Amino acid sequence: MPELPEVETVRRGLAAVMEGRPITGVTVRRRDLRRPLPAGFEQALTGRTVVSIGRRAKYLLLHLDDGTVAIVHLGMSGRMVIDQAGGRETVGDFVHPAAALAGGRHEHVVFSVGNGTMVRFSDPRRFGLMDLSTEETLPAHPLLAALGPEPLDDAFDGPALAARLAGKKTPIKAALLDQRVVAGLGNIYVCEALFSAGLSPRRGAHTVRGARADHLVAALKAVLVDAIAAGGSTLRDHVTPSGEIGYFQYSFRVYGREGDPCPGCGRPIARIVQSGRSTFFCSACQR
DNA sequence: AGGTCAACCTGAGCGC
DNA sequence: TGCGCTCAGGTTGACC
Repeated sequence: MPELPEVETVRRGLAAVMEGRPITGVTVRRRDLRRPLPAGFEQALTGRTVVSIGRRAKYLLLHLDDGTVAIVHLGMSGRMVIDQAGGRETVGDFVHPAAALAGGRHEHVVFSVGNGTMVRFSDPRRFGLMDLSTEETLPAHPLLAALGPEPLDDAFDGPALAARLAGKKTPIKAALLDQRVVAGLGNIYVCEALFSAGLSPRRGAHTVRGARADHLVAALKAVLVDAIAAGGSTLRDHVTPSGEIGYFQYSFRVYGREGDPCPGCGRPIARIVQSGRSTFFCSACQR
């Protein structure tokens, strides 16, 4: 699930239980994530206090009191599960009760923060990763250095987006998924924002400028803000007995809705594949 | 240089 | 019940 809003939701959840607390232990069950967990990862964190938890794009940043920064990416299937004194809750996503119980198999890294509270990183597909950096070297870290602007920053506006799309022949859908153009967007919110802005995902990126760029930026910000708000509301939510997933999916207007009537015109939502990813859109409403 | 695509890995859902 | 196939919220390295 993790795109920017989900990662932000996870960040807030982790901040609530980790900020100001010492990391009393780190247990690693598997080091072979997308990249191998760096040597000395456990030692670098253990005994340190978490000053704050930040986010850059889809990366979580654990700022420690000695200037160490742990970088965490959730990949496609990564979750952070907070486990406090018996009660277990998931941050940023719903988890089926059975999955939560069986989740141990994929809990690759477990942080203890005292008071019996554990933060478990669970990631079945192991596309997630963790790395170490420092406050001084963080901006130049290879994972972060090339990232584009944060879409929710005030400085990110229509002209800023248009400037980054100038000369790009690639479809706007692919351009928005490129983290160097804008950081933090994923397949769901790109589809939703393009629908909201009335822009075809196939349109050449360079043609998105002027009023179109203004509308697209407004749509992107709106969908991200709404999703973060919805994510926040699911933060403490318990899994329904039926294991029903997400609040989020009820607000999707095109994503995953192939064949459903377009909320705008009633014609069926189409699905196409662009650069290997599904794109959902309305060919009548989106030009 | 820019763009496209398979590969990384596991699980869920669907058709038969 | 089970098998086999397709697809999945991301990133990247190899290849046109």
